[in-house]
Amino acid sequence: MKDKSSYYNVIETLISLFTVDKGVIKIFLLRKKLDPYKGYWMLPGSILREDETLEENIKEVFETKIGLEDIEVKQSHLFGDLDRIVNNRVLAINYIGLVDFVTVDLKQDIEEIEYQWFNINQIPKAAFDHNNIILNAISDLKDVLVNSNSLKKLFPSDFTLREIQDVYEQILGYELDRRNFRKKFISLDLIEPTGMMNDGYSGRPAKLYRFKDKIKERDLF
Amino acid sequence: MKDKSSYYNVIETLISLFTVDKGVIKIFLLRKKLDPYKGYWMLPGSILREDETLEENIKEVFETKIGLEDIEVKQSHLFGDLDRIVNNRVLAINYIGLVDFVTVDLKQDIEEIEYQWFNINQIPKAAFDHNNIILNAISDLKDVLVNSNSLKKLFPSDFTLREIQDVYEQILGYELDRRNFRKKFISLDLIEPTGMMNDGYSGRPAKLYRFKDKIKERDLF
DNA sequence: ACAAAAGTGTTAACTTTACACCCATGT
DNA sequence: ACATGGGTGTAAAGTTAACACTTTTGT
Repeated sequence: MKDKSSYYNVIETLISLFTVDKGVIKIFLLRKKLDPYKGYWMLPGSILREDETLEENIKEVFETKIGLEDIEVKQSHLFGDLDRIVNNRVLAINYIGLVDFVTVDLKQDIEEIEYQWFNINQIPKAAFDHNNIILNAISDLKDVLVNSNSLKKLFPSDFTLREIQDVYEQILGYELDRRNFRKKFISLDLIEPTGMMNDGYSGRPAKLYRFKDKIKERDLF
Repeated sequence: MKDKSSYYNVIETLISLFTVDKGVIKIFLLRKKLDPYKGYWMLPGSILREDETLEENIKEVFETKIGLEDIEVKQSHLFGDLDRIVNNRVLAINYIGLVDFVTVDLKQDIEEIEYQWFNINQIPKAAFDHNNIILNAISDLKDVLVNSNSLKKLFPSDFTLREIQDVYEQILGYELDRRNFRKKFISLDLIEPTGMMNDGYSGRPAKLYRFKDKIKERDLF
């Protein structure tokens, strides 16, 4: 047992925010403006003050660094390596959030911040241990997305069945038979046609669907 | 934004260690010897020093406060309420561990500590917010125990099929048909008979089984 | 008319459920 | 011989998997 060590630690929150844009799962990253790692990409987050709860901190990060409000998050993993931030012991608690791309388009307008949505298969070199944390979040994402209510957050309305199938193929890592997928998904009684069509793309236009108001929570796959 | 607040926080680790004794899932708790909450039960744990990793801290807790070694743990939830410890902001990171009851019987001999294994349906009044944390751990336990490798940690050898069924009935919250359960479990090809029988109980003695050496990771239920 | 993607139905294989009687042991 | 809990098989229902052609639209 060492004697002079302190029991005070610095904790930062990090947010792994995902969306789906035309069937592709993407994560929100910020461009780091200062050294160290200037120019690298990173997860949004902030240092936890001793007088605020985790939830309060997360809310503030969403408002000031992401430009969104009222996004529900799920706690993921606590990272505590001694050397994850050079010369400082900073623990990081990562949260996973989901937001639909329409909401993103409408609300997100933090002018002074350089951000980008990255395809989860094309994550750039990130600051600190954020590449590792991102991979961990993507892995946890799979457990989140099999749930019908999570899916509804990503696709509240006006999606095609193909887009949902694309998401499942990404998180499962293999292809699904279109006929079987549709039969199964429609039989869950979670969605209804909006009556609109997805025009403007090549090929036959697809029906657009929305999630029903009250859906029963359920795991697919 | 408040100004005078500090960015230094105290973090404690907590361990929710589970075992199964004759088909009953139990959790390991310590009796608190000092005020506040003197005499109440609590989860083992310790304050994290700034110069140790989470894993190092957990290892030490196992050795000094539980009397076991080399138990693999899985990180569960970080609790960050401001008032969870009176007058102090202490965050708690909870870990879930599994240990088979035979190992417990052999190794656990920390004389000076008053501990007890509690049936998870009969948790006593616990110190601080530990009742809440215990309930959270029990809920996370379900996700752990559906996995074949976790089950193997609880039952390395000399268990009856009925004991496994009991565990599943507890985590699922409903009864299973004995015939169907056996057929399914045996068909997984995870276990083999030891050749011994579970004598000394009323009724016909049950066959004893052990998990095979190399089993494929798989989720049941 | 061709390219592109949407939409659709049937059958076989597999998995899950429901269900009742006999067996081995101790008292 | 009775009480206790272990061990077993079969059929029906439900789910999943495999598989190919037609439709709608834009060019």
